[in-house]
Amino acid sequence: MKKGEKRKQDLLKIAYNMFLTRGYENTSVDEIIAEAGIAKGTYYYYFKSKEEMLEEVIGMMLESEAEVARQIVGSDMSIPQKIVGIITSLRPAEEERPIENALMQPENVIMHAKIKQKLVKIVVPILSEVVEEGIKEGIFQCEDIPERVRMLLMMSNELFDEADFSESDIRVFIDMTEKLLGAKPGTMGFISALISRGGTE
Amino acid sequence: MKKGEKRKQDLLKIAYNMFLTRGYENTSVDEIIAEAGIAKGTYYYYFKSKEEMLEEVIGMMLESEAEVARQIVGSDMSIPQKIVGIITSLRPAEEERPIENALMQPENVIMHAKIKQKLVKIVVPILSEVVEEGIKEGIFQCEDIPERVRMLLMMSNELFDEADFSESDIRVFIDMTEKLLGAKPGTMGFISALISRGGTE
DNA sequence: CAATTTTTTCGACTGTTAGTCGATTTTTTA
DNA sequence: TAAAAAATCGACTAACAGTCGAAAAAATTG
Repeated sequence: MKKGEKRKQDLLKIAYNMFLTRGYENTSVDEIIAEAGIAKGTYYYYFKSKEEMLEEVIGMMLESEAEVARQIVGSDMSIPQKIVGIITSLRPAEEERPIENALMQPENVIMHAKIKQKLVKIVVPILSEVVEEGIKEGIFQCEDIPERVRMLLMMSNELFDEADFSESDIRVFIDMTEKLLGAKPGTMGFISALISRGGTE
Repeated sequence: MKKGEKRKQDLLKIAYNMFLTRGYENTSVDEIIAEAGIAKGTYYYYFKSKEEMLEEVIGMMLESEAEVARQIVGSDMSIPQKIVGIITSLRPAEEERPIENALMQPENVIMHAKIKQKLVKIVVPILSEVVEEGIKEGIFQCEDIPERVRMLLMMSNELFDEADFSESDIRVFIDMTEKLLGAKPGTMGFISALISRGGTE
């Protein structure tokens, strides 16, 4: 019981690294078990297919991201800061930059699409809560909150997906965020300083 | 010269249908050549890989969509109508509904992602042209046009990807389109009647 | 027309892959 | 200590994308 769970976690970690560095499609089960030093049968004792393993790897990744988002919600930041914080937390941090690069490579379309899909599902409710809070405080003014939050996430995804987003991309994003949520112009202006690292340099 | 091109087109059509009905991943080269009644070698005489074939299939699909978009630009519609026309033309028509359904199935993530990517690249310049026109006419007022158009496309993609988009989705989309382009409220309101077919019923 | 060159077609073959399965070992439970 | 359950093993299968040299068909040329 204990030992089994440990093994599974080890396998997930190994797969996580290999999927990112070489792509899901380009990583074979044989390579994973070679790296782990186990037999084929053992692998399939823990995962019913390679694709199921991918789902679990992604689940593992998103769990930690959701955790960060929830911490931000519970913090004492201002509402706009919370929103920006959550959105930027979805972007891999400095030390995880290889992950970001890996996900943008064409051999990772599948992972990329799956992550995006699940991420939106997880983050929309959390972010909606914050927007709700902002409406109560009078900072925002809008209806159809979840729909708007989803659009917001779509835009930020699109922004971050581009390896080289420009000043004007950020400008448009800030503008749209304010208008999307019905905030006063300038409310979100402070974003630009935070995000620009990593864009076109 | 002639015969070869014909064969290639036939193969592309066969693949197009099979990719859509069964998914790219679930369609084997063996099945394609069986359907076409040719040998392996012949297939690889025309396509250097299965993936290259996918690219060509997608190219074929998008060519016709781009053609429609350009026709709309050259028509005598009003600017807002042109924009709506182009965006809705990206959505498969009634008789092509199977295509849309096929693309939404999980076994088609790769195709879906690739189509989206290329579609945006093709449509952004066309749509930007129309927006530019609208600015000259005083209907819109904004800068960073290509960036805004890209965001607009991201949103409409997201809208149409959902099998069951709701009234509120459309409401938000219209609102955002107007604000994105700096149009007067109501300018795009007429969209809702056009799009709602196919949404939640 | 006949010779030759180019284009097109063929299908057996290879190497890699995900996944299966019954046997065997290790661990837990009673 | 014996029986049951959990974990491991690796040889095997079936499906797959892609290769290759040879042969047929079509086009070119003298």
